[in-house]
Amino acid sequence: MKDIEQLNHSIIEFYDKLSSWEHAVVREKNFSLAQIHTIEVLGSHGAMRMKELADRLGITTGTLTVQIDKLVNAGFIARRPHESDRRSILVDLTDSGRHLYREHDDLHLALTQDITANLNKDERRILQLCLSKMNNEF
Amino acid sequence: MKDIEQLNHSIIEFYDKLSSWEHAVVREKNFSLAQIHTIEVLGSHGAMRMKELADRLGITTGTLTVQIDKLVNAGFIARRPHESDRRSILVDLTDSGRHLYREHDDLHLALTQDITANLNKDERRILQLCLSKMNNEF
DNA sequence: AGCATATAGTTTGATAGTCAAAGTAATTGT
DNA sequence: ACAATTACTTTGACTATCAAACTATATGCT
Repeated sequence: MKDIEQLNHSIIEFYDKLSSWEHAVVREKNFSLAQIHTIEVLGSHGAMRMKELADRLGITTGTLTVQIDKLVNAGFIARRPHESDRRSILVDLTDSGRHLYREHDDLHLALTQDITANLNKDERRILQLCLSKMNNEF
Repeated sequence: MKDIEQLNHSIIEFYDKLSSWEHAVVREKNFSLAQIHTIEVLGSHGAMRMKELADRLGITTGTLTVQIDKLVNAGFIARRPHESDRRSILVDLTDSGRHLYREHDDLHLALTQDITANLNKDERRILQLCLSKMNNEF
């Protein structure tokens, strides 16, 4: 098999395994993937408009409105008016939402520590470099 | 920021970007993520029982039954009896399903080529090594 | 052998996620 | 000033999903 094909399938396998892990973690806590993903985006980026959030999540604003309603009811997210554009609404994490974000991010960190435990310093450095380069190419 | 945290967030970003890419590719062809994922698993692994496939996909067999019904109707998958266990059913790709699998896999390959274009030979080698090691640790 | 238990798959009923399209309100551009 | 655009919400239809009940087969125990 060509190197590039092997790399391709390793990437797909890595993606699948991450996906299964996330799925299991999320279901165990009785959240949905969509909900946690929303929390993750807001937690890492900060408050943003509905439209921007919908674009980042890859869903329509119609779908997002419903999702945000639920997360607002659950106390994780708050809506507030946009300062300069009265059509827009900013959504942001509440304290409770931020707590949930940190909790979830810690799980990710623990996973990252586990799966990179067998990499030496150089390998870890190059891996970081490769990921940065690849993330820039999307 | 600690190295491990940076690595963690780069992995999450990579995962998110792959996820968006897959989502866009799949919707463009009017399939669902679930359907293509099923095709991918069968394509890379070969025929398997419903239970095993459901486990790999992270869904219940009830959900899978419905999915497979649709894919059988669409001509991508065929059911056949298990040789030694009459409770079991083997699902496998048809020729049309294999064609779809290769087509999708080629898209993945093209993406992999794109995002690794800026990596030199050594970086690519170490990336492959890291992915293999990480995939083994899940 | 015979029966209880476990396993594989399907069906059903309920719920959540999704989109497209229509509707409301505010902004922008000419 | 007003037409076109943009941001968000609502609505209706559809799909994915699970849990639980159900059928058929296999396995294990006495």
